[in-house]
Amino acid sequence: MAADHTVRDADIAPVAALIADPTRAAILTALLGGRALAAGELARLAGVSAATASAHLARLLDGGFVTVVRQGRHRYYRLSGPEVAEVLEVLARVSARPPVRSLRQSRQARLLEEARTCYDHLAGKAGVALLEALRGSGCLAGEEVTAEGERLLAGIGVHVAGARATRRRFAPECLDWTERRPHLGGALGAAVTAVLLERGWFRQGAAPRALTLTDEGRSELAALFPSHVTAPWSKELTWQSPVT
Amino acid sequence: MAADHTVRDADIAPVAALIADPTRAAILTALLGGRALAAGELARLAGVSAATASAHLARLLDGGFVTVVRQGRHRYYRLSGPEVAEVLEVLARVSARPPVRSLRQSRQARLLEEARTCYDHLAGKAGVALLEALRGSGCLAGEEVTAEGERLLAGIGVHVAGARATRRRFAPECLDWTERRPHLGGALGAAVTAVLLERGWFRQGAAPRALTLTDEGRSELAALFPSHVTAPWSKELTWQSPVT
DNA sequence: CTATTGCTTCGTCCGGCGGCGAAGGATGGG
DNA sequence: CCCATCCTTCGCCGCCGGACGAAGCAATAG
Repeated sequence: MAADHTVRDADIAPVAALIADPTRAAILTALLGGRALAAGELARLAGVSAATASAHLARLLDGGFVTVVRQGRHRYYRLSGPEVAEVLEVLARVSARPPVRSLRQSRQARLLEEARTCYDHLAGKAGVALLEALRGSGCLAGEEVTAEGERLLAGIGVHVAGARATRRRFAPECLDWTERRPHLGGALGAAVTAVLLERGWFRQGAAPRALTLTDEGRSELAALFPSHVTAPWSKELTWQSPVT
Repeated sequence: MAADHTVRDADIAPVAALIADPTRAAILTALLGGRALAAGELARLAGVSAATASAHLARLLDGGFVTVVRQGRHRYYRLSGPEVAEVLEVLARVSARPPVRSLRQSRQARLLEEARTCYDHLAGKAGVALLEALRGSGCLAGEEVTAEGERLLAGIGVHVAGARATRRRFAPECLDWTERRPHLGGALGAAVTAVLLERGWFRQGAAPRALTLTDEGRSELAALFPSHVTAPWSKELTWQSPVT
């Protein structure tokens, strides 16, 4: 998930290396159930000697992937936190990637490409188009809202000052997964998106996180950004959702 | 994010191994910008010879991490899709894990532990408690809603038949990140959560995805599940959000 | 105290992976 | 047609890291 911040140049290689070993991967997936397991049990599950398992557990411990609790002669290991579980789950999802997607899956994927939420702000083609429209119409310069933009956003009910007052970063660009181009994130992105949903310009779609542009939203947005002809709401393209 | 399905026993090790090499990691992060880059450029960026880079790119290609486009003498590589970018971003996030969290971060983390959305259904302590309450009061048996449950859910406005009619899995358990115990996912989980929000029993919280239990929600839920004393809405505990 | 069990540490072996230079296609310019 | 450029394939070397058995600690049982 592309968060508001750009991806830091963290060394992902050593972290990935912790998971890259089949034995450690087996240990980690065994722990993914959430329960704490004894070292011996993990050795058995992974199919290695106690010595080998111990070495692996030491590395996982050092890497912060697991924590250990001593209880009598036993040492119970468990995943150190939900972030670790998340990494494993995301990894498992791409590992299990089916060679060819089912019709339904590709349909949902296309739905998500059109418009979806990224945490709490608009993403997908629509999200990217929105940011471009805001920039193109002079509403947004850098990370700041212009006087022009202040007027336009107030007109549809966005409380810009309120968004600026939060501690959250105001209007960062957020790299879009599917478009690989930025959309509007941060406090402003969330505020704008909230308005888009309140006014019924977008509706919750069929798939989780999917949004669909309503007819009303299409015409209102087209009126709001008349010069932005490449957006999903443009009339020039007699745009139709490509999802059939 | 823990999705509706349980994590398949996919071989995550070989996938992780693709990222585990520093040179490949450098190549991948360079491609994370979304642009397609030529093999030579990637070699330069990663600081290795063309031969070495070529070998790595071949492996990434074989693993489905990147795709290649030939254009004249050049071969442009790019990430094969958003899933790959997601893996890298999640990995980067745990790699950059600060040893000690800032006050604000830990506060937000605790907020998220209480109640949050997982895609479109309730998660966190509240989500786990909800599932336990449903099971404990005989509303849910296995993956099916009992007659009892049908009555209770209809009473608060959940359209159970509607949820059952979708193609989405009906009422799967979804392993909770923070609690490491299941909460209610699937179509039913989404339907119930929608009602909880509509009725104002939960409100959108400060952090993205965070939810807070309202006073009204607390009393209504306590009335709905009188026997479930360990839940966040239980009066017996004079429960207060531990977030100060 | 001694025996047993559970886990870690130590010493050692070996396979595999990453690195490079040189040679071998492929493409485009002149 | 020849050369320059870009990339891949080949062959070789060095070394890291994962495997095990044996020995060393810790803790409980009797």
